[in-house]
Amino acid sequence: MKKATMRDLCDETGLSLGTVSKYLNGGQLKEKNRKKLDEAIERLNYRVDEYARGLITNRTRTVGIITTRLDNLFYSSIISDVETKLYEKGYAAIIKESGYDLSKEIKGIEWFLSRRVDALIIIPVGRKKEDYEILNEAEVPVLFLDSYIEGVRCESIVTDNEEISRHAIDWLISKGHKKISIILDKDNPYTAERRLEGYKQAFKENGMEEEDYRIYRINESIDSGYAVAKQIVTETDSTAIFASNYISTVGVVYLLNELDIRVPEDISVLGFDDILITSLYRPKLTIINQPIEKISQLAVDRLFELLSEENKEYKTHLLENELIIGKTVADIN
Amino acid sequence: MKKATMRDLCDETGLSLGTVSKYLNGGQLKEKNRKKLDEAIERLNYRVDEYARGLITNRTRTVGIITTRLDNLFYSSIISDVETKLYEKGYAAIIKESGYDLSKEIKGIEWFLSRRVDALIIIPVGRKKEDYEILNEAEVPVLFLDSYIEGVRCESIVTDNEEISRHAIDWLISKGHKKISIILDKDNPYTAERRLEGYKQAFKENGMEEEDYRIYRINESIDSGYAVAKQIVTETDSTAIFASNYISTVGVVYLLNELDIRVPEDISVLGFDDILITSLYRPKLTIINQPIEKISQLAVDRLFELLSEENKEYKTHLLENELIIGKTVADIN
DNA sequence: ATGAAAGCGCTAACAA
DNA sequence: TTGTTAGCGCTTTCAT
Repeated sequence: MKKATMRDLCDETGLSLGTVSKYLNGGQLKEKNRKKLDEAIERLNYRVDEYARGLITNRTRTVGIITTRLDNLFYSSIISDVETKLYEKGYAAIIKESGYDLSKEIKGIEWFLSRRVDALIIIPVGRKKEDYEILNEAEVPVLFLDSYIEGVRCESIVTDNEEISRHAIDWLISKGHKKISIILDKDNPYTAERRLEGYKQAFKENGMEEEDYRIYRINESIDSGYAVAKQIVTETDSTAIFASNYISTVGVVYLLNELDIRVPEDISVLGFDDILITSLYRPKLTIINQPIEKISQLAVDRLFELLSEENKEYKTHLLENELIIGKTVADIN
Repeated sequence: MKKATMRDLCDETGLSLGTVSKYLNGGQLKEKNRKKLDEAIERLNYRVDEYARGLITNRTRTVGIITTRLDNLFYSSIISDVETKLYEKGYAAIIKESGYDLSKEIKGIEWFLSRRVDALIIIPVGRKKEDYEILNEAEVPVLFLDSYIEGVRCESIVTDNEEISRHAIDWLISKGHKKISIILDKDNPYTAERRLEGYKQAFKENGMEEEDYRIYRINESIDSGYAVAKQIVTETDSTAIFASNYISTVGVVYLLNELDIRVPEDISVLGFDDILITSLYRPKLTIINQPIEKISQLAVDRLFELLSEENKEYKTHLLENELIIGKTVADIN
């Protein structure tokens, strides 16, 4: 059976389009007509066509979200939070994946813009402002999470990656570590570079040299983190590994288990973004945590502010991170 | 600046609506006009309004997906797979969460149906056919993953939960275990009951009684799994725990770590759905795995078949699971 | 409280 | 190749 339209309702009830429309949008009807209409709606299984409605009203109460991959639990936790909060405010979230692929991400943005979302939340994989020229044409507010790119027309919420990284490495050094390998994620250029910057700064502050840097880069896959960790453990004399994001932390832990490496006796380990990891792995990992709840709350709050402002003024927010001391770093002084 | 429409393009170029539309949909133009049009599109930042287009074409090349929560890695892995496969075929996936809340799930279905998705993939949380009466009105193909509900008008892809559960418990019993606690998830009624059925059957086949059942039910949260596991470990003399889904498995492992319980010396453990768990936890968990890749491939294949069939005939598919023997079950014979 | 008519931005005949 | 026209299903004046 074909989908029923408002016109079918009119035919059934003898009412006019205008009347039916008004009722559907909360208007009043004479009791008799109301009953007839309700009945017709029920019988014909009528459902408003949001495409037709959206064409006129121009508001969809919908926000588009682009994440990297659903199985990145760090991002999924944030998105899930954001989705719940939006839902409570009567907004529908639509989630799409980029798969760490910039062109797919851009297509996703276009897809959303063609479909009149009211706002856009993106966990971007691009690295320069040219990647996001499309956003200059967007009439809706755009929010970047976990990345800031100079010159892109959008709000950004990031954490102080550089400072926490500097702090953590400084602390590692104070425990006697000088041979510290850092694993960076190529697919997250912004955070990776900030974290590397902190690493370098801690080295500098402690009188260490550039020759002391031990920098490894992976792409966003657990296997890739695993492989690099293996290389570090088996082929170098590093006393500590700093896995500087969620995926690489999982990869490193995976390797530690596989090779039965004693932590922190054989090597010290510092991770990033504890989603489930310290619940599942022993000894308890020393790890840096980003404030997921704060990020998602701020994202939603700012989104609604931007939605209501006439001339939007985009800001960048910097949230603080936390170093959680576990049992995976040895004092080798 | 207001969004440009096709009419604006006409004004700019002197061409007519029909011509512009045809070009936008792959038609040919005289070189001169093509250039003018391309230029106008660029200058005005024109983008097709899919709402207006969809109103006419009635096809959106979009499939709506409703999962439970993004942070359920088992489901997220499947969805992520499905999304990638759909994307490769030129279809856009829209993902929404139910949060294990039936009414939110139904609202999600309505949302999708009002927006003309071409098909629907759902990981349902309902338990009876009355919950899904709305699907009787759906003109688009619907696919349930990980759940089968008698009488609901949809395709279903499930795995043989009962058989693998029976097999695993039978194996546990053969290792000398008689005091086996099973943790079931209330929020996943279908799989929980099938798995419980397998548990009971194994008991029966081994001459054990109903009094021997040790059944615990949780809701879909890691904390809930943790709490029940604690109860089993500290208040009962169970020799084995069967965590019968992903979330409860994580909860159990979490507890084992927290209380420093030796596995399998203190208690034997059997889990379900290994996503990351055996990578992060030691000793290697004995665990039942469902064929994620096969599920997502079958889902996409059937979806396109249903999309092309005139009179859809819904089927139910039963895939096989696998028991992966790790080191968390002791032989106590 | 209800109806008539215009039009949102686009596609799809059909004509030229 | 290009233009004209009707209409997708709805909302929104403006009348009645």
